[in-house]
Amino acid sequence: MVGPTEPRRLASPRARRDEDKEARRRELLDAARSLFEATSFAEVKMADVAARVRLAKGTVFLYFPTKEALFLALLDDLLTAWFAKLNQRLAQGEGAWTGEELARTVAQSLEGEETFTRLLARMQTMLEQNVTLEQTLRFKERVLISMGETAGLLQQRLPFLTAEDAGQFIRHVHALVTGLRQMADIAPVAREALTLPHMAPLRVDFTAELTAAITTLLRGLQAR
Amino acid sequence: MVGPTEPRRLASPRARRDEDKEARRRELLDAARSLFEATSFAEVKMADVAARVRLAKGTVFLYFPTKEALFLALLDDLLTAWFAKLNQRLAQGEGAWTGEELARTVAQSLEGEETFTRLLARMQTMLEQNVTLEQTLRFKERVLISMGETAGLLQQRLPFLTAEDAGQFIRHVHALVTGLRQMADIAPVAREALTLPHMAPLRVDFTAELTAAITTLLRGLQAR
DNA sequence: GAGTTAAATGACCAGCGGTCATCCGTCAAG
DNA sequence: CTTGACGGATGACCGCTGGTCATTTAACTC
Repeated sequence: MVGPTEPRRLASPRARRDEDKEARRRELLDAARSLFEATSFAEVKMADVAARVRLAKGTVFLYFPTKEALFLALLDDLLTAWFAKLNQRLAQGEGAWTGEELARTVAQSLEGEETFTRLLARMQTMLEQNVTLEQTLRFKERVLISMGETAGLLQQRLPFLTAEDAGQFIRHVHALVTGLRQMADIAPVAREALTLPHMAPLRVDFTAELTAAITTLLRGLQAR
Repeated sequence: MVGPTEPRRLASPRARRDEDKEARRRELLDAARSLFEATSFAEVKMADVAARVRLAKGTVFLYFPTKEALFLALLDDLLTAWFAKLNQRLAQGEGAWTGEELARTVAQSLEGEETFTRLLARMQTMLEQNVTLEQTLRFKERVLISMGETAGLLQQRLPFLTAEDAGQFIRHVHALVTGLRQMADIAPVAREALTLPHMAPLRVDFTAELTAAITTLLRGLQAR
C-alpha cells in the first residue's frame, strides 16, 4: 500500500487552545464529509478520516467518541445550515404562495444538498445507534428550534395551514426526503438493475418526485 | 457463557434432497426474522442465526452468500406476502372508494407488519449493498409484478387515477413507509430523548401518520 | 533549561463477516 | 453387511474494523 520512503509526517502542531481544538474538529468533520461524498457511511474508515488530516487514528477518538458521533455532528451542521437556507427563502417571499411554489422552494433548497439528505436518510438507522443521550438531545433540541421557525413561516405562506398541520407537514416531508433519497441513491448493483428498460417504474428522480409529492400533499391540505 | 455440560448437539440430519434444503433455508429465514424482530439488523450475528437452527456458522453461508443476501431474501418473502394481502383487500372492494378509505386499507394492511416495514426501510441502505446482481434482479422483478397488480387495482378503486399517477403514488407510499418507519422505530437513546414533553413534534405514530399522509396525497390527486 | 501538562501516537484488542481444508453422515452398489 | 464416494456440515482461521490506553513528546511555564 505504501512505500518505505513515504514522506515523513511533519511535526503535528498540537491543538492546545480551545480555538485550535475547534479548528481541528472542523477539519475532521470536513474530512468525514469529503470521504462520505465519495463513498458511503460504511466505506468511510476512521483511519482514513485520520489520515486525511494527517493524524493518527486514535486522535480522532479524542474529538469524537464514536464513528456515529462524528457523522451525527456532521449532520447536525448540515441540518442547521439547510434549515437556515430554507427559512431565509421562506422569509424572503411575501403574502400567500401556491402549494406548488412552496413545493418548488423546498425541493430547490435541497438541490446540491445531496450529502445532507443522504446523511439525513441514515440518521435513525445508523447515526443515532452508537451515540450518547447528551449528543442526541442537543441535536434534537436544535432541530426543534429550526423546525419551529419553519412551521411559523409555512403558516405565513400558506394561510390554510393550521399549526398542527405545519408540524405534521414537516414530518411528512422529512419522511419523503428520507425515503426518496434512499430510493434515488442506491448501491451500484441496484443501479445496474434499474438500467433495464422495464425497471422504469422503480426509478426515482429525487427532486422531481419530491416536488410532485409535496405539491400533491399541499393541494390535499388546501382542498380539505 | 455456557457450562461444560451443555447438552451435546444431536446428529445433524443432513439436507440432501432439494426439499430438505428448501426447508433448512426456511428455517434460517425464520431464525433471522425472529432475531431481527428482537433487535436490529446490525445486532443480528450470523453466528446467532446459525446457533438458533443448531448449525455451524459456516453452514449458513452454504445457503446465503452474505448476511445481506439472507435478509434481502427475507424481505423478498415478506414483501410478496404483503402485496398479496393488500391486493386481496383491494380486489375485495367494489366500485369507487374515497381516498380515506383507501388510505386506511393501506395503513391497516401494514399493521402487524412491523418486521416487513423495518426491513423495507433498510433495503437500499443496507440489504442491497452486498448482494449479487442476480438476486437484486430477481427481487426487483417480483416487486414489479406485484406493483403492477396493485397499480391496476388502485385505478379500479380510484377512478381519478391515471396509470402514471398510480405508479408515482406507489413510489410515494414506499418513500413514506420507509421514512415514517425509520422515524417511528428508533434507537433506545433517541426514544428516551423523545420522552421529554417538548419533543412531541418529533414523535411519530407510524399508522396514524401514514394514514394521514396517504389521505392527503389522494385528496390532492383528486382535487387536481 | 528543567519541569509539567496533556495532545498525539500506534500497538493492541475484541468482535464481526466470510473462507476452506477437513470430517463424516448418507446412500447406492456389490 | 461392507465399501466407496458424494457432498453437506464443521469450526479453526483470516482480514478488517471500531475502539482503547500506556507511552511518547510537543508546547508552555517559571
